[in-house]
Amino acid sequence: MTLQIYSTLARRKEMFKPIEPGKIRLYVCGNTVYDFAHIGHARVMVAFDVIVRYLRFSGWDVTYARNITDIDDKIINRANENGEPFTALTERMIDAQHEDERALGIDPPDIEPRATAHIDDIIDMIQTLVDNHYAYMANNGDVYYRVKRFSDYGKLSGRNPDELLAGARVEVDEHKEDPRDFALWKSAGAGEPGWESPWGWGRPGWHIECSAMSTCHLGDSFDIHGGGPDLVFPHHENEIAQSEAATSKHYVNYWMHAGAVRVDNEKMSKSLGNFFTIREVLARYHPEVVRFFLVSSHYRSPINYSEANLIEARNGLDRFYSALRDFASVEAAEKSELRASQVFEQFQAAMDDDFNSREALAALHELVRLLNAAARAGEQDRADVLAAQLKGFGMVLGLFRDDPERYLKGAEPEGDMTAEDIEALIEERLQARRDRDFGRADQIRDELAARGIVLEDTREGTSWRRG
RNA sequence: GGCGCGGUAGCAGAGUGGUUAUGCAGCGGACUGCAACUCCGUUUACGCCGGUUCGAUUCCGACCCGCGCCUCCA
Repeated sequence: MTLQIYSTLARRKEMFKPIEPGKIRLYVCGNTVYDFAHIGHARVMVAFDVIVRYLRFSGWDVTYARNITDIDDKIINRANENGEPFTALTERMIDAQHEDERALGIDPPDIEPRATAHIDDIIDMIQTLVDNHYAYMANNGDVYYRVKRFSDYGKLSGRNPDELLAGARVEVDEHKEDPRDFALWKSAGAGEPGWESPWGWGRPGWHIECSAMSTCHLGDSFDIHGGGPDLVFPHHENEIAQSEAATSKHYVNYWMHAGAVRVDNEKMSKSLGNFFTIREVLARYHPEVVRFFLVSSHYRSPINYSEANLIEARNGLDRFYSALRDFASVEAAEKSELRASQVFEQFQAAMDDDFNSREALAALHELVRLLNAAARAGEQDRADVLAAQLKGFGMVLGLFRDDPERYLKGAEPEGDMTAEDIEALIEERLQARRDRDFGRADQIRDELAARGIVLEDTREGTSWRRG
């Protein structure tokens, strides 16, 4: 087994070596819950869902932690705008996120720590940093990290600390010793959300919570840390600085970052306002189409969210479900059976190569071809085996979980027609064909086609799906 | 200005120092009452210029173009 992982820190693929044999401890930066999760969040969550599924499939004992940031300035501002306690907002958004995850077939992480449940751990870590002179309290009551003191600062994002100032984009703050310093603890007014600390009433900065929660749950050193592409700097750079200064240990061995999601070839961002929430997308496309769209690219490649690309993803997924249509009752194959599959090695090699799901999908297309050929040739036993394999591999990617018939027929009703209407027309067409009245038969087929219903004639009869 | 990523056939998107990616679309054939589905076959590539090499899309260098981060953002 030669798992290769691209690490942002090394800037190349590396052979994966666990800290503890057979075990992988993974931490992924989750969402700040002040709004509904968007398609960029979906990408990160799906990417790591696939990664964790595959690692477990490969026999690793994985501990997967993904945090929830449930206290920060954006949350407080939004809650104030809404005129509600911030906890009401976060609880609602956390529920919504979980709902989105379930729809997309994302398994929950093993641990889902919340910042507000770890305030003591955060304070402890800040105190350690203060004691070590890696942090200081400014006269405005905030506690800042002393970037200058951490000589490795910049190693993840490839930045020279001295040059960070050159861009003049760093927020200048008279309270900081150095403009590069960042907040570990923010003082708060009496009426604001906060906690008691050695530095007074306040709340944690953004970066420190991940250092505290990851080391608290996974240890001072762990194997993999992941997140979205825009977290490399400053968030993850700061996490390294905080964690390694606090523990004096090497923090993380492999840093994994997903690629960006673009919308119609423009960067999707909060500031541009061109982002789509997961629930907006799910209102238009079957959840698994969205998942298939994401899995169809390598997790590190930039992807472009567009109508055309989603339709293409749907067509691609349709092919799989069409092939599985007559095998709804076949159980997914276990790993031991999958080893016998003629595409096993291609699938495994693809996924071992930095989780190349697109290449893995090519292997599954080959399986579909074999399955269709076997079904066509009437080789029922062989077809059953191939269908079971297809479902088994699909489970590793989190695909093909829906009932094929339900997937292909889509949500009812199709336009103003119910399934019964459609089936009545199909029956009428069959009778017309038996009567050799092909004019009437074709007329019915055209009528249904105009409503997006595609008919497929087989020896056993006629089935339909939305086109 | 600093750091980094990428340019593959009509589209999407993998990969490789010499041998078919894959899917969709196109074309030809089988199947069909005709189609659809499916199967078989098949046409379109590797930004530009040099270099290394027996041979480069694949390695090296320059160039052009696009993109990202450097600021809250997954």
